[in-house]
Parts: sequence; structure tokens; C-alpha cells
Amino acid sequence: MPHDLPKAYDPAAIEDHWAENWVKENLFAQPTGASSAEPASGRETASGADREKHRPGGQPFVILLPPPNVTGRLHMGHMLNQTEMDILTRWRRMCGDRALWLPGTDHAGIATQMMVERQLTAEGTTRQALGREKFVERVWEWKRHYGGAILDQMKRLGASVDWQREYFTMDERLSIAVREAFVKLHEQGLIYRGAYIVNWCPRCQTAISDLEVVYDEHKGHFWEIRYPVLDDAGRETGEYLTVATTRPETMLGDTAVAIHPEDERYTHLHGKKLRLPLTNREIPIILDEWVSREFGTGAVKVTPAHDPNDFALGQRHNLPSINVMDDTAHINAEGGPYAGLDRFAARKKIVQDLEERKLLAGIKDHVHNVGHCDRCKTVVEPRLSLQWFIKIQPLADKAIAAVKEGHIKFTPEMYQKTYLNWMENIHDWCISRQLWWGHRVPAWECSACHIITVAREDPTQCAHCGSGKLEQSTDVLDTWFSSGLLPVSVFGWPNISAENRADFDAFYPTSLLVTGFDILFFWVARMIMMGCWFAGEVPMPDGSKRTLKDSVPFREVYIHALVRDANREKMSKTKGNVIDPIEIVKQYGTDAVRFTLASMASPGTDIAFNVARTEGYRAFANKIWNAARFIFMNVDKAQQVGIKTAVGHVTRPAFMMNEWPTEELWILSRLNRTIHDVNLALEKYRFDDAANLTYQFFWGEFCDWYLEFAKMRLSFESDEDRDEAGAALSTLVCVFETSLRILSPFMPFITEEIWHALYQGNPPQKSIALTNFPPYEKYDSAVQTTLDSAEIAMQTLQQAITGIRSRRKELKIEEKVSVSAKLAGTSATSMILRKHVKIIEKFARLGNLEIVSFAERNPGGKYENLPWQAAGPVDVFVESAQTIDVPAERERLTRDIAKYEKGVAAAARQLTNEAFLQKAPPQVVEGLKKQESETRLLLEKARAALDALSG
RNA sequence: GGGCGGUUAGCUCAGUUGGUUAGAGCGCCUGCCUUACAAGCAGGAAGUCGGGGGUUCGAGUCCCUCACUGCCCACCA
Repeated sequence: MPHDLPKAYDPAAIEDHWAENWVKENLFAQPTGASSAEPASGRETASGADREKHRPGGQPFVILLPPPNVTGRLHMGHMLNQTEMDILTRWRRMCGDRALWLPGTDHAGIATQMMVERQLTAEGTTRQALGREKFVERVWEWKRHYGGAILDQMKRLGASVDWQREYFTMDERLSIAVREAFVKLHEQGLIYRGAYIVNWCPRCQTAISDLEVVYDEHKGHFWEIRYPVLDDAGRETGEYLTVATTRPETMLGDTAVAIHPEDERYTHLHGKKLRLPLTNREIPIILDEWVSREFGTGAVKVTPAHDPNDFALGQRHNLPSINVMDDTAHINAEGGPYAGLDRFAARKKIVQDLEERKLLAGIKDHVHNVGHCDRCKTVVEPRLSLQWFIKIQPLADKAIAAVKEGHIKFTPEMYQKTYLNWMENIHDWCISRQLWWGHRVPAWECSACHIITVAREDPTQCAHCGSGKLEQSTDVLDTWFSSGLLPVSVFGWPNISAENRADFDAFYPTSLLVTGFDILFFWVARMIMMGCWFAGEVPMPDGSKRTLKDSVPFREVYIHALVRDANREKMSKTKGNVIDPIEIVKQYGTDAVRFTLASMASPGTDIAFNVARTEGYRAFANKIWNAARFIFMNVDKAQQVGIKTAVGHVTRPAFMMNEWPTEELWILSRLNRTIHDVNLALEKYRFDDAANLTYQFFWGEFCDWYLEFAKMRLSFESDEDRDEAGAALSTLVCVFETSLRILSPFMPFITEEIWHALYQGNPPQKSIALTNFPPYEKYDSAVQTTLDSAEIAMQTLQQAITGIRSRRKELKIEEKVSVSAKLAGTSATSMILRKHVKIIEKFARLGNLEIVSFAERNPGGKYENLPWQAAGPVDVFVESAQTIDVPAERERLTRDIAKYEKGVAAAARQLTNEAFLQKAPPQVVEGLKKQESETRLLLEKARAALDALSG
């Protein structure tokens, strides 16, 4: 029997099953092409205009999953990222949009190559021994076997992606896009090849881009080296020019020493030459204003092949460049006696040799930043080498305009500034890598004329001289070159033909990008540049020219925070504080972990992931589970006496609304408000607000109050009881089912399980994910008035009940003991209370309840000598056989009096202020007046009570 | 060196355009196995909103300043 839920919620028992089911059923596949022309549902929610943006059914909502590395394992950052995307996608799908969430993996050049190389090392071989072709084959093999494990993990998390559209960045169709982009940019003169200083990783043996270098502060040294000054005949004059360097080994490649032209210390050296120690080469002294007179010794050794600044100097002064290191940062033949030494060994030896020759003037401690390879942490060597670059300015210009003109919106907003700042100071992008795994650069060098041919199809002869001796460049492209193209390439670019453009027309630009700031420049910025550049060439569906507005790869970017450990430390393998999401999921369930992440995801703040929080949300899931059990139990009871409980609507007649039980009107009103607020929160990417609102509604209102109230009506004894029970049950089921749909984007598993059980195996859809997100109802004013007064009534009841309970506790009355109590209020309040005497009696465990109006509240009889307790609009009076704890009572009252006095004084201060009365808005003044009089009343009561106690 | 954040209860965090007595979860204290749930229920304590100054009738919220803290960019050898 589907209603037979186990007593305790056990996520492990339900989640795997649904995760598999969703994939198997292909539940979230979005068919190719143009809209299925589903009519607009006409649903309306509160924020009218805002909702219009996407609310009409059938509008595309497209998210590209930031493709994880094919070698990747899921970490908390992924899980946060995916939870956010999934919540939004599920929500929009349920709102009637054509939601498409597109998954894939990235070939991740360096990372993957490293992985397989490590494997080869273990086997006692190397990629060089294997050869390029075999190696690449090997990587493919690896990818087929182990790659994409992360997507399986993603399936386990219930990500509602379209698995039919899964891509890999090295897929043929995406490779075609990469090639087309390269060739086109080359044709446009925006790709060039040249010898420049690039960041070189000696371990990876490849160039890397500026972004892939991370700088660490390093306590190093300044070595001050004396370079002998030569006279015109080339003899040492006995004078020395001292230079300071942090990398002495690069002196082997020095081709000058630079000084500031106006540095008076060195004026006499203008035009002179120096002997470069250890190599005996003669190098000139050059004058350049770039040199800072204050820094170091004011004389800079110039090594154009190993430093970007020196390279620029070399260009200005026509200096030769001598590259003294090989690909592995060992000194090459240019280094003479040092050839073959590793750079650091060479450094040591050179310093030693200089010292022996008395050419070392000093060693100073010097703290400076040293660049490391982002991937393998090896110290990066700036090095002259022949690479491919993108002349980035024209692309950056468009990318800047796209954002400045508001075609792309960042959330949180501040990232727009970060983005623009980077984009406005961008440098040309080195896109070639000396790796084997990746997209080959489509350029061929002719061995006859040495001219390069760049082509879409592999050329058979040189475009320049016709020679057949062509060799393709051994370089591959930066991984981010291909991922930068994804928004266009996944929808078919560059093959956009009349028959073949349905996807592009329907889904480009994508709606939203959800990602971390760590790849803002790597990926987000590159996608914007490439998207604007290439999509701009694709005409609009109607044939008109595509403007920048529709060329952007996405309309919005939501940037989320970092997930840290419970102590706010960055998670890292070396620190050993990495939390494996899969482990946590096994322990607490996916739903609880998702809810944890969502509830903590306030924009701009890092998330300190704390399992205590997850425990709390597992408890929440358990709460939902047990609410379901309770409801099912009653539905079954009803069924036994012949009452059928339909799911999905309230059965009480609307025209009798005023007769409905207060709690029903109240919960419907709260539900509607929750729907409104959750929608609003999700629109603003306030996952935390949305989650907390839902939590508060379900636990704090639905379970704590409504369910408890409803229990009083759920009796199936007499016929009369049964009618009432049936009606109560149908409202209960309706509200519960609606709550499940609100919860479903956050907690897809438990809601799916319970929802199916609710329908006893005959659900109206295959999944709760395919139902509608509850629409916010805008009621007409008569209905709204009824609901509003129900809210006031309910609040009064809650305050009365809580007040009595609190009073009982203070009087140390045992919970089981039934006592008498008296409540007083205004005539309106008394009326509400009288209507609900039974409820109050039950909830406050009273044997007798007397309700009076303020006018008649004077204590007497058994209540004599007992103080009143104010509970909002109600005065509470509880009988007690026990003697009162006078000191405790006095303490409480004194505390209250102090609080009230403070409140009254604060209010009075403002209310006697002419300026406030004049300038503050009337409702603020009114509110304050009301508050003041209420507080004053409370104060008087408390004082009277204290007096009574003393007297 | 330049830029951007953060500082609110013991902990982790909310707090919309300045407006009534600053909230939540966890933790803590007290009492309850009340037949959906002890992963629960009921009640309770707890904050000079980092310091100082200013604007305003009114400041957690706006401005200035200081302190501490985190991140991003740059990379003068």
C-alpha cells in the first residue's frame, strides 16, 4: 500500500531509486527547436510586471552547466553550483517555462594530460616513449573508462539536466567550432604568432596564460652583483657597476645593463660597456627612463629572453635576446659551463662562483611574489618563446559594450565592476599550449618557404609556394578557447543553416550562467568575448541582423560564493579539511545537503559549511515525512468509513467562507503569502530567503499550528464528525500537496516520494517536477478581508495560548495538570477568544476557561492575589494552587517594567518632538502612538501586578 | 601599489529604497516519550549591530575616519 511509509525518514532508501528513475524516464529532456507553442497559462503572481518576464508558459529558460573537468570529482563547490542551478531550473520548469539545463564535460588539457602521464609513470614509461598518436589514443581510452564520473555523481544529486544533450568539448561538432573560430579570427587578423615572453611551466613544459599563474609571497634574496666597467679599449677600469637581482642565473642571458639617464651617480658611465661576469661577454650600458633610481642599486641587468620588462627594454634598444634555458628550465648551451644544470642549481653555483671572484657585493633579504603554475605549483619561468596569440582588444571592446549597455546583468552587482576592470586592462591572450591533449592548432608550416597556412580543412599543399611538404603545428589550444565557445557551439554554430538552426534560434542567448568567481575571467569573460564576436554573425530567425543585445552568450550571470569548512577555512587537500559531498549526502541525504546549501547561499558571502546545519535540515525532511505519515493515516481512516479524500482542492464551499474554521483560512492565507514570497526570492536569486521561508511555513505554521488545530476535527466517530473530518482532511491534503510542490525544487527526492504516495500510485504526472509550481492567487477584496481577519484571529489565539503556557511554566504547573484560567481583552478580542474556547482549553490544558472583556477583568475569587500576564492583546490569568515564587515573580515583573519604561520613554521622546511630528510620514507617527499607548498599558499592568505582589 | 568585500546573540548567518521594541538555525537552560515525528513537543535566557565622528525628526542601514579581517588585480629588476 503506497500509504505505508516507514516510521523514520531514510533518504538512502528513496534517493537512488528516484535519481535513476529520472534519468531513465528522460524526464528533463527538452526537445529540439522552436517552441511547442504551449499557450500562456495566464497565471498571475504578485509582482506583476516582474513575473511577466518569464511567466507566460513556453518561454525558454536555458542554463549551460559550467562543464566540470572530465577528470573531476564532485566537490562542495560543484554541489552548491548545481543545487542553485537545479532549484532555478526546476522552479522555472514548474512555472511553465521551457527549461533546458545542458550538461557536459571539459577535456581539460593540462589536467587530463597530467593524469594519464602519472599513470604512464607508474607503468614505467613516458608519453615521449609512447609517441604523440599513441598517447592521445591512450587519453581517449582513459576518458572512456574513467572520464565523466562526475556526471554520474551529478545524476545521484538529482540534477534535472537534459542528459540527451550531454557534450564533451572534444566532440567532433564542438571541435569543428573551435577550428572555425580559430580560422576566422586568423582571417580577421586577430590571431598572430610570435616570439614573446610567456609564462612557462617547466614541469608541464608548456606556455600558460597570465591567468594560470598564481603569485605567492616568497622570502627570497636580492643578490647584488658587480659588473666590471670597461674602457673604450675593452679593458677593465677597476670600477664596477652593481646590479641587484632576484634571479642570478638569468645573468647568463644578460645583453645590457640599464640605468636611468638622469641618475647622477652613473652619468660618467654613459656609453660605456661592461664585462658580464662568468661569461666574459661585453654588454652595453643603456639609458632608459623606465629604470627606477630608488629601487635596488638603480642599475638593472637586462635579460630580454627571461623577463617581460627586460624584453620591452630589449625591443626599445634593439638588444639581442639570449634564451639560456630549455623547456625543463635547465641551462642550455648558451650558459657555457653551467649548461645542463637545473635553474636553481645554476643559481647556487653562480652565486658561489661570483663570491669566489669577489663579484658579489652583497645579499639582501627581499620579500617578493613568485609566480607558480596554477595546475602543478611549479615556479613559472618567464621565457621567450614562439606562441599563438589573440589580439584581444576588438573582442574586449564588444564584451565591454555588452555589459555597459546592460545586455548582461551580474548578480551580485559588484562583479560587474570586477569584470569591467579586468576587461579594460586586458592583454593579448596566449592560446597555444605545448601539450598533446587538446584541439590541435590548425596551422601548417611549409618546410620549403616556411610560410604558415591556416585552414579549415587539412591542406595538402602550401598556400604560398605550393609545396607539399607541410607540417602541422604541434601545439594545441588553451582549454578555455574551446569552452569559451560553448554557448554558441552547443547549439550548432558554425553550422547554422536554414534547416539546422532550430536549437540556436530557440535557445541562444542562454538565460543565465551560474558560476563561481574563480572562473570569472577564465571562462565567463571569454564566453562573453567569443559569444558577442561569433554569434553576431548569425542572423536572427527572421533574417535581420543580430544586434549586440542578442549576441551575448547569456542574459544574466549569477556568481556564488565559495564553500568553506565550518571554520571558514578554504577546503584543500593539503589541509585535509575537504568535505566530500557524496559522503555527506550518504549520511544525511541529498535533500538535506541541498537545503543546507540553499539556505546558506546569500549572495556575496562565502558559505561556512557546517554539518550541524545539515543535521537540522535532515530533521526538517523527517518532519515532512512524518507530516505525510500523519495525513496518510487519517486519509486511510477516512477511507475505511467511506470518505474519499481527493487530492488537490478545497472542498468547503467558497460562498460559506466566513464559516470556515479559522485555521483553514489562516493556513490558506499563509500558504499564499509563502508562494508569493518564495517566487520573489527566487527571482532575485535569494536561495536563502526562499529556503527559509519554506522551512518556516512548513514547520512553524503548517506543522506547529495548523496540523495541531486540524487534529481536533479529525474524528471519524459519528456521521456528523465524519463530514467535518472529511472537509478538514481535504483542506489538509490540499495544503500539504501544495507545500510539496513548493518544496520540490529544493528537496526533489523526498517530495517526489511522498507525492507519489499521496496519489496512491496514480499520480497525474510522471513526476512532481512536471507539475505546476503553486501560483500566487490574487483574491478579490471580500475574500482577502476574510483571510486578513482570520490571520488576526489566529494571531490572537496563538498569543493567548502561548501566554497561558508561559504563565503555567512560570507558576511551575505540571503539563498534565488541568487548571482554570481567565482571559481578558477588548470586546473584539474577547469575541475571537470565545469562538475558540475549546481550542484554547485543549492547547493550554485548561479545565475551565473564562473570557471577559477588559472592563470586567478585575480579579477576584480564586484569582485574587495573582498577577496578570500580558500576552499581546490578551491578559492572561492562571489559577494556581501553588504558592507563587515571589522573588522570581518580582524579578520577572521588574525586568518587564524596565523594558516597558524604556520603550515608553523612547516613544515619548519622539512624540514630543515637533520636528518628528512634522516630518515623519503619518503612518510612522500613528504606529508609534499606537505602540506607545500599548506599551504604557503594559507598563501599568506590570506595575499593578508588582504592587499586588508586595501588598 | 590599486580595487572590492566583511565586522550584527556562544557559533553560522539574514536584515530590501533610513521608520514602530534588530531576526533565523544551531548551541544553551527548564519541563515533557501529549498515539505523525525524542531527527520530536512546550517554555525560556541571550546582542552597547567593530571603535569614533557626522548627516537626519529618526541610523544596524547614508557619509567621513580608524581598527581588524578576507578576496581580486598588478608584479620594480
